[in-house]
Amino acid sequence: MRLSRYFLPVLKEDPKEAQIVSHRYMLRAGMIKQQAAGIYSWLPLGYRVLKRIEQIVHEEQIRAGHIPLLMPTLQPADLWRESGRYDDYGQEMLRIKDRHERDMLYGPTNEEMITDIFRSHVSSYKDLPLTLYHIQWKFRDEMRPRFGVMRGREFFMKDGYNFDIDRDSALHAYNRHMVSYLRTYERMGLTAIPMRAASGPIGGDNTHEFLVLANTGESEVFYDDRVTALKLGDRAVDYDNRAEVAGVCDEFTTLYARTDETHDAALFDQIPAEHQKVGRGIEVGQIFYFGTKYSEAMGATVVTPDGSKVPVEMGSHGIGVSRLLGAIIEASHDEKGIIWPEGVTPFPVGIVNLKQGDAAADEACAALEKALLAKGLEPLYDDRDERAGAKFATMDLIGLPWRITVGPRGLQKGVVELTSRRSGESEELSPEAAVERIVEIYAAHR
RNA sequence: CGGGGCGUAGCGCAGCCUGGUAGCGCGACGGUUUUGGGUACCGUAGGUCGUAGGUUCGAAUCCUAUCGCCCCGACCA
Repeated sequence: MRLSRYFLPVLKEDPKEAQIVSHRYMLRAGMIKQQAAGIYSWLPLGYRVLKRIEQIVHEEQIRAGHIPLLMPTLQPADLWRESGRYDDYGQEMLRIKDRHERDMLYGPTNEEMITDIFRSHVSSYKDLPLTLYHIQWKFRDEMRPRFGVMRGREFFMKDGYNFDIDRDSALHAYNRHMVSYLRTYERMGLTAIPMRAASGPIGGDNTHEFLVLANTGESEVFYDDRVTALKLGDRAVDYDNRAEVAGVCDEFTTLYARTDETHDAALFDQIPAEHQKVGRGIEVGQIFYFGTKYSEAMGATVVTPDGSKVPVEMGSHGIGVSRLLGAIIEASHDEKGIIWPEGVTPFPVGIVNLKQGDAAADEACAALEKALLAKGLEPLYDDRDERAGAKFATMDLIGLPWRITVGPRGLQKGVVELTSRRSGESEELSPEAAVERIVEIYAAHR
């Protein structure tokens, strides 16, 4: 992509309404535009990152054996009357009447609808286990939206629902989700710690939240700091192997880690003092096992091998996709701007032409662009007629993890400069070698 | 929803107290200049002062209402 033809409305000054760093940088980098309190347009750069994150979530869900579908944003109220939540949900639910005065709502979540789909088509244990999920816009009419996309009213969320024949099988689904979520966050360059949580309006007693440590987080967290060193890495987990999956969950949930909602001071004090940590965290996901709460209320039953009919065992699991952009920026930035992890960056690399109009520089940049595209890596080429400083400042702000700097001076020596946004370190190498390095770097993030 | 604050040019702000018909910086646009970290200079365009009503000869400024946004709190992916 040529920057001169792209739509990247960067701001030099901080918009006053943005109080936290992720919100400021998303506005300054031209990623989002607020349309109303807690409602945003996603401008091209922000949209690219959103789609990238969505893609990673999809890949990890599918890897775990979960099946994507898509449910609508608007739902009929009747489904929610069946579960009893139409009255329970309160003002947070946006209620709408259509032209025939039918009660509708903009979905804040989809337990009712997925249960309806399930009961319409599944009636036998032979169809289980089954996990369906979708990634769709949600609306919760928060009293006080804030912090940009971290706490919007409209937000993009992955929500999944498992259906199982018995409790053991449902708990395996719970564990499977935990492992798939750990892998999802790691691919985004995040350390998200599973913490025992309170269940809230969804119900159920088995639930964990995933928290990204950041001092701007909304939750106070208490943890043994050794949990932050745990990594799933690239180990191959067999998602069908109950013992193996449960083992990974044990590994990640044995050390103390809780939010203020479930904090137990007596247990916390048993941690060696040097490992006791109190901090703040951003909630980026939550998993629930709630058994038959919805299946009983809505008549979602299956026939067992012995011919009896039982309500299906369920759980639900969510990842805040749009919120993750904010969380990643909170966890990865400096005073100049965003620093995207390779896994989610909107463009893998930026090309800065230091002297636009110089024949050798223009030609070298075009060749680099072409070579990278041929490798399936689309660079953002800053071909504007701007000074070097302005181009560098823009690249630093939008946070591409790698930058290739091309100028007449270097080209005379046959080299370009490859710079890491994170470390700031540069190395001079031939254009061909620079392309190879970028290819190698991203091979690890595919 | 309780408490606090703010709406003046695309963005950041001044002007309001003490009414007299709107200004600064950045940005945009046109030049000249410069060219390895937001260069400098000249010029141009751009505003029903959130909206409605009131007071007044006259309202960005005073009064009333209303809408919107932000921050703190209680609630949430």
